Amino acid sequence: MQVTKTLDYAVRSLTYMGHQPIGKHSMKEISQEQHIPLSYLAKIMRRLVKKGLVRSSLGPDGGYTLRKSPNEINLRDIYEAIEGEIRMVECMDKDSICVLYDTCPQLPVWDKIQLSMVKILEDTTLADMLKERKNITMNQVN
Amino acid sequence: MQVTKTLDYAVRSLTYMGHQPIGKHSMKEISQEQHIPLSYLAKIMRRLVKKGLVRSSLGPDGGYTLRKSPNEINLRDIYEAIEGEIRMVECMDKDSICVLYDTCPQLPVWDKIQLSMVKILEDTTLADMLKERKNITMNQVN
DNA sequence: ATATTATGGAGTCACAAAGTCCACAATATA
DNA sequence: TATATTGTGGACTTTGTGACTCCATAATAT
Repeated sequence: MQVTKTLDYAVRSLTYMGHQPIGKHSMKEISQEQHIPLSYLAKIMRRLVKKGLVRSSLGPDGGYTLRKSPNEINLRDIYEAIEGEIRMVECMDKDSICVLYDTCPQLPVWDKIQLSMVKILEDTTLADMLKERKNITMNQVN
Repeated sequence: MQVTKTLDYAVRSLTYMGHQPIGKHSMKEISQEQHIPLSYLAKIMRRLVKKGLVRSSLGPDGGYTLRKSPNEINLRDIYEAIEGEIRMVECMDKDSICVLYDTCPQLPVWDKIQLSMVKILEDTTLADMLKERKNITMNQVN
């Protein structure tokens, strides 16, 4: 029931890129700025490319660019790109079989929690998170 | 971000006991009825005893009894007895240190999700879950 | 006295998260 | 066109922990 480091890395990378949504950002740059192991970051970025969240280009001056603007990328997209489909319990999987499924008293609870979680993730965009950061910075200044 | 089998076992055991809240239930009985490995259940019950959710008695005709009535035991109690304090991300731990903490843009999101999760867990009691089951059973009868 | 129950702790196993490494492909530019 | 720079793809290692077992011990009902 915890956010994995991998997801954290992905969110941090994308948030970082969100500061210059048009610009291109190399793995090296992201790795250094966000303190993420380069070779591990490589793996994560591949998923983000494959899922269509970022575009990549090779060669010198290559790197990554956001495919959509920060207010069009929500946390659910990122979550699912990294972790796959969201589900609180195994038995919510389509392929799973549980004899107790039909009368399971806990299922409604986990389902409720999952729904509220998905909603919050969906309602939160990269832009929101960038705003969040600015607010805090402003508070510090004042 | 998933419910562990251990937590599932704990909830199932307690729900089972909730059917006869006054009665005594041996590990063997619970294990057989709920299809939980006996030796593993032993470990789980120890935590529930230690955290004060159930009372245990030794010897023949020994077993476990709920310490409170089903409507006084909520899922948060059970969750925390098994998994410890609820926290979505490592850095929410008191002892953790993260340089980014003060300006971290994702923290508010995870915090929000965690709060809504805790609320739902707190609002859901064993009694609620027992009711849930009855409803479904009634639906099946009709 | 004996059988039955829970307790406490040590130990095993499997799997997945986290991270590394390397050979390869694309491409800008000198 | 040679070279340096960048991402790609896959294999591999490490580490931690969830899930589970086993056993010796303590309490207690009959």
